[in-house]
Amino acid sequence: MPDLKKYLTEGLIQVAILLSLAGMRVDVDPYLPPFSEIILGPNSALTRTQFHNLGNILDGYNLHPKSADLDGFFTARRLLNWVRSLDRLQVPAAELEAWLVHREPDNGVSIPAQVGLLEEGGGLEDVEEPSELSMRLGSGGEVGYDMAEDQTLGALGHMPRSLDHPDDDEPIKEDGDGLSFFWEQEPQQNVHQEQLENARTQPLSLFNEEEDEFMVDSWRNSNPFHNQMFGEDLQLSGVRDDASLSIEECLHLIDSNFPSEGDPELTGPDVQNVGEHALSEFQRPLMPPLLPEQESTTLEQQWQDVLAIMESQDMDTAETIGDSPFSNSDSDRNTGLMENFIHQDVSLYQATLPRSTEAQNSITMEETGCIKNNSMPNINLDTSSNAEAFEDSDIIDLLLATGASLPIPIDPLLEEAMLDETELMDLALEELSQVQSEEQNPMDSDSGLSLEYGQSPASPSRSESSSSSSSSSCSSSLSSPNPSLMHLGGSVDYTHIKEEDGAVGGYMPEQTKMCQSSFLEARQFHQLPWLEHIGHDHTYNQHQSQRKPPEDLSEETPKNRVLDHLSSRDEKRTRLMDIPFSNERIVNLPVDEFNRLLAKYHLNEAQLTLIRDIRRRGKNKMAAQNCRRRKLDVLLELECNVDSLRRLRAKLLREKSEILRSIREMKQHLNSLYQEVYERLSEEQGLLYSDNNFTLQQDSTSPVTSQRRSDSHSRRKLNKRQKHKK
DNA sequence: CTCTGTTGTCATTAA
DNA sequence: GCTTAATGACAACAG
Repeated sequence: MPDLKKYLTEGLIQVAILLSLAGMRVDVDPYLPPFSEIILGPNSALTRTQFHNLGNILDGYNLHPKSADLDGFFTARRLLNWVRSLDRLQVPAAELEAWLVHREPDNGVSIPAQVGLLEEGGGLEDVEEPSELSMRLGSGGEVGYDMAEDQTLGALGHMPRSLDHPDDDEPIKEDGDGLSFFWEQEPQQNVHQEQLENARTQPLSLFNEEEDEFMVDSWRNSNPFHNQMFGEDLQLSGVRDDASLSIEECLHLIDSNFPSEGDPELTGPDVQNVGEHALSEFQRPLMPPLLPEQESTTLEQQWQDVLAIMESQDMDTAETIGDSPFSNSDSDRNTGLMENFIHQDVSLYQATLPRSTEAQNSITMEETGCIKNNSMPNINLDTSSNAEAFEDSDIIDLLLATGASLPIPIDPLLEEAMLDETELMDLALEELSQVQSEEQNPMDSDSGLSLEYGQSPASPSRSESSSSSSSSSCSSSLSSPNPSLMHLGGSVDYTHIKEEDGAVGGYMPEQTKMCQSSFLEARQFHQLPWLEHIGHDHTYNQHQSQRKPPEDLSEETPKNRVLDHLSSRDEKRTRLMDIPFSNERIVNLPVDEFNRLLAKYHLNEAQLTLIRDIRRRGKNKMAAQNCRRRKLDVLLELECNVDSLRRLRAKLLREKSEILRSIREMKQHLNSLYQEVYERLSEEQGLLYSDNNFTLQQDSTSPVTSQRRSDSHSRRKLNKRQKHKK
């Protein structure tokens, strides 16, 4: 738990952990600030059992819920508010961390004493560690929490908690567990302590260490494209993006509708063998919906319809062939009945998705495109929507790599095209990074700006101003957890830097890398003429020893002339007033020394006024320079953030396309399963239809599964026929 | 001459 | 109350 300590200081994360430890389903709205809202899932309330369990946990920390509405209907918000209201909410971080660390796989598992669950209504008799249930999935205990595993196993209703209890000889009850209900119902909505971490840390590893953690977090909470395909199973709530709806909701529905104790074939050990590849990961939870979902009602009706169609030999389905996503697949153009069957299958499948037809079409289009070109992970570019999408300024902006464009709203209608953007973005970014690395040195030496992006030590303005400090740089944010955005609020201690460095600008030389990549990119593509004119004289009140040589100032460059002219006004005045010390001393001396200096000389009122004005103006000038520099830094930092977010988005879009591909493949697999089932059914019932209609696409289906299903459906069909005869 | 960017300065506020 | 930093606003200046 690398980042737990970071969040332990936040009471909310503690609440989240506690809730998850209590075995409650905790949803974190990704569109809200991290952990600012912890809500239970829809239609769920804190049951008495869970509340009691929570109370036991909280009791361990002297958090007594007894005073609260024990029998009440605890909504999440009420609970949260209640917990918030407790002064003792702040569980000692060290204690909680130790408690959690103790559950690390290497440390074995031990049930905390305070978590003896007293089941009141759920029939839970064994002492059970909810945190273990939620934290430890998989076999052997050495497997840490895996989101995919969680999804899979949770969806399958297998919660091998006892496997992680090497020291716990007590048998774990699978049934009657009031807590498992939640997992079995919507397992993907569990947010466990490690999940909470994974939700933050896991995506970081997906982004080539390029993404600042804070960036990822901020993005995660703002990007409507964010879905929970990888490493996150936080349930989306609130406003959702259409583009992500198609997948997100699809998966959500599929997973949530999968019965935990449905087909034993699907929950067999082969299915639990997780971690082979992404496809298999998604196949397991995704496959079931077509079969078991509403099996007693809708699916049966569908089967009956299919049989009815078969019996009636109504083959008039030609007009629907083209619409079927599977009609163009590698099913060798099954005709007639099979096409109708498939079409109905698809309709059934889509009917389970309460989505807008637009989004459905979106996914269907993608599927079709993928099917047409299976070798390509993404969609072809030749669709009108893609052409339209390419007019999206996003890609153009990215290719220009300005990094300064405004955040582009994601048009769900362009979702398909954005899959293509992904590659283009990556290409552009790669190109940029290459060019950047090539041009870095020339740019450094050539900048000529006292904006101090140049690193050339020969630059007279560089050391002096050391200006562009920047609180954070792109590069630094990559390697360090230093959140770049955290500095936007002005956390840069310019004063401190100034005092340390002795320079007016107050910028550390090593900080001049700020957003260099982005800045260089921007300069490279836009040339940013306005930056070329930046030639601040940040040495206004710099100490004499640190000032550049006087000959530099006396150089007859126009800029120096300007500076000389500007800075000479007060100098002339001091000379005219016979003030016996320099303006630099006036401005830069500390108050004590300054007062001492004034006391040392006997100066008249006019001289004192002038000196004080010079000091005030000089300091204000420095302040203005720092202020402007800060503004510039903020802008450049925002550039960096935009750039990072674009990379992140590209990555997620790529992942999304992969998931879509997986779904498509699974549909194909299901199609083959249906074909096989139907074939067997036909054989059993002696209904020998044309074999041309049943071309098996894959033969990976478990015969047992098919046999059982066909048996079941055969029985149903017989029953139906008997009813019809009556 | 206009426009734009840079810089200095003033006024104000907050620490 | 004084000092200082920060910042918005304005003006001067240069290209």
